[in-house]
Amino acid sequence: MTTDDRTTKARIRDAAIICIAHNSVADTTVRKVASVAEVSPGLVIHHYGSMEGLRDSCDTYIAASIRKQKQETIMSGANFDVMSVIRDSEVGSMGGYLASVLGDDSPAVAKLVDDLVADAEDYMEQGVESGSLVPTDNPRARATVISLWSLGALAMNKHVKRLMGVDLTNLHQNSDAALANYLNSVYEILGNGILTESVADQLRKTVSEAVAENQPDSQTTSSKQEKSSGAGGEGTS
Amino acid sequence: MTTDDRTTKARIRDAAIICIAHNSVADTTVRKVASVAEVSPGLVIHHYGSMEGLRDSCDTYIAASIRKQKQETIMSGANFDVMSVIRDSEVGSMGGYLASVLGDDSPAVAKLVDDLVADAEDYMEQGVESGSLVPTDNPRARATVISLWSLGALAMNKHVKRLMGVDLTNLHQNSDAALANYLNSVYEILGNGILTESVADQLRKTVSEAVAENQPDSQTTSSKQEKSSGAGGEGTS
DNA sequence: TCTCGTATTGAACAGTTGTTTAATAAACTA
DNA sequence: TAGTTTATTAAACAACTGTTCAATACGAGA
Repeated sequence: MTTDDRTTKARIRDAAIICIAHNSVADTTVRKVASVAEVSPGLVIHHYGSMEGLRDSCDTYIAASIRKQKQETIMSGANFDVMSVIRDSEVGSMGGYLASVLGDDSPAVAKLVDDLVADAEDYMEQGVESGSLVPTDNPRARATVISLWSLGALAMNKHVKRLMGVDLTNLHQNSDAALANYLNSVYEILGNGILTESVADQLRKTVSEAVAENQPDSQTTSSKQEKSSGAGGEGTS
Repeated sequence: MTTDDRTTKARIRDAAIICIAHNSVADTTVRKVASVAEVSPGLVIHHYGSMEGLRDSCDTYIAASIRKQKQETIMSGANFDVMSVIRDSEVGSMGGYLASVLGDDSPAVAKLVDDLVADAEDYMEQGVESGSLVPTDNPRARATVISLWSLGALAMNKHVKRLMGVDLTNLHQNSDAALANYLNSVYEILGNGILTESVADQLRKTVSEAVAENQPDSQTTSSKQEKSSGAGGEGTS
């Protein structure tokens, strides 16, 4: 057993990250963290002031770890995906932590997600330039949707695991067959889409018309509380 | 105000659903539910046995409500999406409830998700037959991935709202501009994909090779490799 | 060596959790 | 009508929560 050169304070934070990753934020208590870190509950508070302080430190540490990793690694245009961050992270429970934490809206997590999306937009722009990705009229919106789907799948990891046999928080130790099954579908969708051309055109036309209908003059952008006429209209009946 | 003809027991369940949808599972306590339902904490337990029993009843009720809605509504092939269920639900906080609950893995929620995915596969098959969707070698996997992305976005609703100004739990009350911005990207991705053809082919080839590489001499398992020709592929497993 | 600040602990505290109990009110049953 | 469930409440309960406190051990600097 190698000597643990981490400070006690760092060990407590790591214990908290493991607790949150393996269980959930809700039942990560002072005493459980203390037990994993093999210290007394009081010491946890002594070092981090409060449970909220500990949680903040975890978020900050995870965000810093991702930032550091992105700086050290050369990210190609094909690695626009959040999963590449998780796969190569030196923090073992990075994926599980993110999965547990994406549900609630702590400011630190919000900023982390914002940064990931912003980075994805950059990477995807590189991808367009290098010919990996097709161009788009709205790069930001596309990068945001793709990132949200990616992170959303991570937040749904329990269901992904049950339905497809793939553990997104631990990409290394999946069965090859299951992972191939999953990735093939992802690449198929991201490669060709799923809608036929005519239907896709029609859907987008419907959206544009709904906007033009409810906003005949170009005034303010926030016109809430309108009766939804064609909102969300995927229906072709 | 119309007289409330619901039974007290039903009112308590609805109060719990509202609590979970507006806050979270973790801080939906007996006393908060009792307060919303305007009853005493003890009565909540009297009717549902325990907090877990109440939660089970909520899950069951939501699942039944979705099932009922699907039976009553004619679902077209284009409505493979989960969002159509939420948009038209008579349970107001359906979307918020699902968003709050998708993170943890209660058996009832797992079954609900499984059902939604299975239905999506059916609807998408109809979509292929009607010419709305392009065919696929692996309908089950494609339906699963699409459904998980859809539900995942719902689970990420706080981030969706912050980043794109769209509230997926309340599709009716979004600004038209924001919703159009969101839907246009979704339809663009689902219509054309984002990867160029060469890259998509290469990625899928990489996946196939990785499978073949790690399982070179296993005759029995290598038969699970994806093959575009065979009928149905592994969709029946 | 003594001192002083930090690290660490175990016990205690106040607050909240889900649940139980005894009592009362209401509603059905005969 | 009387009797027996059921509905409902207020209060109490034990188990847990985060946090505080006093006491002790420890390590660096004089």
